[in-house]
Amino acid sequence: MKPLYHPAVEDVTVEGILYALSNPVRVQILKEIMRSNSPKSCSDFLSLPDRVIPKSTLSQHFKILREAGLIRSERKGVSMRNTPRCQELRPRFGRLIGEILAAYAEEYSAVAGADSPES
Amino acid sequence: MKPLYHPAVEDVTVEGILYALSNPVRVQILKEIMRSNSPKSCSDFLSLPDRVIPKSTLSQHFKILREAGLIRSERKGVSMRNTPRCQELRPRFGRLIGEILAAYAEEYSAVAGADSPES
DNA sequence: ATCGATAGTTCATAAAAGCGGGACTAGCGA
DNA sequence: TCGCTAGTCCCGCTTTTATGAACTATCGAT
Repeated sequence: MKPLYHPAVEDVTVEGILYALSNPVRVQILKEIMRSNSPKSCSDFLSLPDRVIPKSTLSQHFKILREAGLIRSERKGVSMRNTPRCQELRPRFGRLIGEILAAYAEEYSAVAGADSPES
Repeated sequence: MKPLYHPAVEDVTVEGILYALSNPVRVQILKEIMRSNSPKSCSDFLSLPDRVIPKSTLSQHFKILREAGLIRSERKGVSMRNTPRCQELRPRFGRLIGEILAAYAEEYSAVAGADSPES
């Protein structure tokens, strides 16, 4: 089976990160993967708080996050284990990713419980 | 003549900013506009350090930066005066924009004098 | 005023990217 | 082996992007 491509940290680009995170669905996915203590599978996101996403579209979103260097995906049995790579990227990009996610959190806070049910 | 659209600060979105800055040409434009003490016209960028950009393409890039809220464009006689809006955005987005530009600066530093003829 | 030059926008078209349904592949458990 | 589940791939459709060409607006000179 075709191996999944993961760029080396030094091949990750700012451009790629910004592009990947310029889509709110991908941001929700990344945030959830980061928040969760255990790896998330793709199908955990078939329905987000606000919408349903077709499998093929979701697969594409994961590919973009993966190839931007933001997540690592490992096949595990029938499904996939997705984990964040933010830790790895920090030495190279510093606060960049954190600032982006924080900015989204701000923006969404008044809109919907997009990802903070905080109940 | 059609007036130029500039979003109010509260209508600026993280998504729009990230998207606008996920293109290296637009990043170079913004950085130069920020560095310069006087407003820059669009045609100042017809040829960047590394490539030549058609007028129509450039016009589109400016529109995207403008509508993302990153720059302000005022018609001044025959040309345009473009100035950054980062100052205005800081209360809302904090370090976001600065971090993005800093990350690009890092990345480019080994590649080319992308935008620092600083002569 | 009119002409000509310059700065940008708009239009048309072709290339590329995105979305999503459906078929396909891989691993797991009867 | 069959059936189920998780993802990927392929294809058609729509949207976006890039760019040359035509158009609009303003300035300066005559």
